[in-house]
Amino acid sequence: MTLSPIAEDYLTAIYYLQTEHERAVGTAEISEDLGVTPPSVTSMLETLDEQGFVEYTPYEGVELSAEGESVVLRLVRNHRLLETFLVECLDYPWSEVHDEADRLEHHVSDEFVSRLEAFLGEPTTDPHGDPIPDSSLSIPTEGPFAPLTEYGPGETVVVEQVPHRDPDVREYLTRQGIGPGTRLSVEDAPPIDLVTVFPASGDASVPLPTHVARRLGVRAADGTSN
Amino acid sequence: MTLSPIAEDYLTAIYYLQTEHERAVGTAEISEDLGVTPPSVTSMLETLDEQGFVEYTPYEGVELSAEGESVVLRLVRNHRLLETFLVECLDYPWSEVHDEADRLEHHVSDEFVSRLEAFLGEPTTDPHGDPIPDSSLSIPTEGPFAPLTEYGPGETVVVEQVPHRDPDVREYLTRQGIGPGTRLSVEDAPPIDLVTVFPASGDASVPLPTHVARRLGVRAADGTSN
DNA sequence: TAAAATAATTTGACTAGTCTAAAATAGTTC
DNA sequence: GAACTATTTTAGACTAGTCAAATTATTTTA
Repeated sequence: MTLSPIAEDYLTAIYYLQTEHERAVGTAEISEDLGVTPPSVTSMLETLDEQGFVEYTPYEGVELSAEGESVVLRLVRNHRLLETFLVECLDYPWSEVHDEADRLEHHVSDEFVSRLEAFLGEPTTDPHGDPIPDSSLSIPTEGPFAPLTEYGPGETVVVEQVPHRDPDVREYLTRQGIGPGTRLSVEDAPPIDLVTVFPASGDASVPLPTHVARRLGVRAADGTSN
Repeated sequence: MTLSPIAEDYLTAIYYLQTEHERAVGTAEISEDLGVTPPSVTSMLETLDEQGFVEYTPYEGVELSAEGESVVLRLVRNHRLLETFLVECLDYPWSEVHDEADRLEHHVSDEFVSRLEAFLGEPTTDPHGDPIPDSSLSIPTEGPFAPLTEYGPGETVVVEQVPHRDPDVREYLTRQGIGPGTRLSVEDAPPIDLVTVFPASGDASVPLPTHVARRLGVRAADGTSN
């Protein structure tokens, strides 16, 4: 069963929505995420269910099957290796990396990706700090880092992983100079879904809503400068 | 006007068929080349004509317009730079290079290709010896080489350019050890559409029909070994 | 518990690209 | 110039993916 890039995009959307909350994924969410109308989603979910990539129950929602998950993990692998190549070899600007990789991930063969992996020196994380699944699609166990929300005022941390699903979030963080390797002091964490941090290399504090801070993977700074 | 990969394949086929002979290209040729039925070709030619990429006259044939040619030259550029990358960086086997590049050429952005070109060091020919169009789509003037058919028995030449449209031809030449850089002595050229050559690195002479020899770009060997 | 609001699905239609089968045209032969 | 053949086009149908409009479930609210 060979899937179109469009079907692959549906599966990827389901994968990420499913990991964001733990519920089954609803039609409207997918519709929103992919910019198509709800009827289109319903109809695609039906065919994807017939083909065995998802389990879809009308009015209930949809979940990935094991096969569906393999498809997505392969795409995630392709995507992250491509991003690594774009940034490290082609010196791509951050803002354009994601779009290019999003297109290409559907069209590269396993052969291509394996060879690219070797060419890049078998990296285990992409430039966002996200882990790259290996050729058997298992994700390397992540390093010892936790969400920024685990830390309180006065603590200093180093960013390891940056969320990259939402283009607006990506752009905001980039503009504030926050990326993998950035040293951050937590300034304040008022109980209003907000955290403010001070980047070591910056000159002003940066406010972050907790839904962003929660996905920023950081480790405690070891005192020495980065 | 944004073209689908499929429409792009039609344009590419027309381009190559048009340069093989000088006539307008017929429906059946395209049908054969692309592995689709003649009615499919007719219908695609109609839409391509409406969009201004070709000039199509029913029952007569089709020719590329200036726009059509730009589209193809862009694809040729993409293809040849991708092939160079696959061979030089990813160490791809010859047999697989063409297919991968054929797929990817439709999906890489101009940005990607320009950066790849810089990364590869602005090459002017691909691994087959074919010239790579620059970013304004002009093809660099080819080096001082001529078809193998210009040479006669006893002469020694070095291969500069190898035809690559027909996979069977490609495979035959590769198996006989003939590629860019190969040193060849012309053994015989009987007037029966045949040339036999002896590769310097090989141990048996190789027969070539003239339709292949004609597209093998070679220059006279300068006496020193290659 | 019934009415209102929200969310999801069905229906029918449209586009791109493909096919088979049938009709039309062009070219060739006698 | 009529007949035959080869090629090409037309006609009609199918699939994938999309949409707008209408309908049906589900959940919330009163």
